Amino acid sequence: MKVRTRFAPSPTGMMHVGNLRSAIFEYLVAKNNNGDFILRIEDTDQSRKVEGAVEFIYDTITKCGLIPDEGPINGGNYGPYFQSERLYSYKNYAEKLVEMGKAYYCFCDEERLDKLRKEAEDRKVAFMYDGYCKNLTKEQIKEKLDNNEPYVIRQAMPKEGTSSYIDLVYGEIKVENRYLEDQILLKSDGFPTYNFANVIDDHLMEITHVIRGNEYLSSTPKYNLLYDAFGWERPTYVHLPLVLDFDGKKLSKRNNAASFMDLYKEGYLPEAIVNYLALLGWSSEDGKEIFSLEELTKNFSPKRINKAPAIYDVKKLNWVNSHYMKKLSEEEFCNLTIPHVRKKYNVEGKDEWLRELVLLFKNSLSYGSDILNNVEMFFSDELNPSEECLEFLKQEEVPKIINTFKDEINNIEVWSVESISKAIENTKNITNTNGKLLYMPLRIKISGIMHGPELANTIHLIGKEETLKRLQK
RNA sequence: GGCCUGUUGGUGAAGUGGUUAAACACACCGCCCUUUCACGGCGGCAUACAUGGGUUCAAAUCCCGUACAGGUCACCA
Repeated sequence: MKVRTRFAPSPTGMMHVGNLRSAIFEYLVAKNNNGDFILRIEDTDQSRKVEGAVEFIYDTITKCGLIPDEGPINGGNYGPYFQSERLYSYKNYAEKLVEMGKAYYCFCDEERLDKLRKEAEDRKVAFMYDGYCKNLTKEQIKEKLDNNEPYVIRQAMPKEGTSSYIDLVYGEIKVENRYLEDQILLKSDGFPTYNFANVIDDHLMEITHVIRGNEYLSSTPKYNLLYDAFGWERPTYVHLPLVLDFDGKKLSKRNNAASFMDLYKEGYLPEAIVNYLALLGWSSEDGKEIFSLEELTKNFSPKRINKAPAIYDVKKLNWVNSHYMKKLSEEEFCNLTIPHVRKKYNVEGKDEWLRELVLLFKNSLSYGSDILNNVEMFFSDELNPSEECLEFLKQEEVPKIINTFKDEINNIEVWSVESISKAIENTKNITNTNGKLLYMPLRIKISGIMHGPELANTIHLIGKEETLKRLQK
């Protein structure tokens, strides 16, 4: 049987890295087995629907290389891929379940349920529907139905025994049936609940591996009971450990730093994000950490997924991303960084200069907008040298070095990196200094920092006039 | 609160009863390279197997308890 996995987000807007990671693992399991990766939109809650969210989701996973074999945008043989367009089938299946005695009509209204909930709260126990309507007679049901009384359909859970299943990551999970609630399958508006639609769709779409966050670990037996009732084969389950933020809290959509699009806009590379995310909860056998999507596909195995939750650490992301940044062509690098500079500074008509500027940092940036953390000295002469810098300038040779260099700069006729290098060389010979003692004072006076880009290039970009001005100060 | 799951250094992790008196990577620090800086190379750091009991000749690895953390208990998905 062909392996098929699906990414089934609800169209509510943002997509944080936790969602993305699920999609990555789903994609990897499918492709590792030469299978298909499907995108399905879970939009049964019409009130939460967000305009444009589907395009947004598609755009995100596509940027990451997770091209769905089937989905709402590109179609497929198992459509429609919007749950809201599959309504006809859910109701039929729910009614079939009622006929089989595995589900029942429930007419309880909000008032009664609230009362039960309150009682449960007072007794400090978990609220569970009491199965009141399960005992309705056929006549009572017919009468209520004929009266058009609103109803839901609930799953009839067994009250005794234990349900268990094998999860590829967590092993055997056992839950006693008495803890399973008679959950609602079909809502009174005729829409299915997520839990129900999920099972029906996964079956109809012939999904073989259900890969999702481990928040479903304990409710999976309910899903299995549904598969069993219909006589369908259960899928293989792969529950993923959660991704937490640095405080150990669950990633939320509020956490902007953890949103894929925000990272993308900051100039992180999709392939680097994918690479990093794959490493969150999974490791390769040989300890390798840099993987293209193809290599990941080849090496991936759900058996090597970790059980413990992983913390999303932007520092490691930065490292992975910088790795990919170094492999960029000059053209790509410029495209990634220059827009950030343009956005912050007025650099109208200085295209060549800009190019030279950003390329100075070709091998030292973590992400695109990281360029802004490095170029301030080229736009402002308000340098704030650190204590360490000022200390360095106190050495007795410093005034002479600076004055000599100032003269050398003054004498330059053709302003180029070469002529500036020559000026440094001359200063070295005249003052009889070299190394740090020669470079640092110049660097500090001109850029205000001790760790920066190549000095001659820096001076070239800053310009003769400005350089002299800074040396004067 | 019930149920489910987890707990190896700051972070990601290797490890599934015995050359692991615990790899590797990020971060951090130092050295080398670079006449400077960065890149790169090398090295170091780190009270790391939550805790208490067992089982065993032998436990991070198996079992039980405890603690802590997360998840879940909707006509949300």
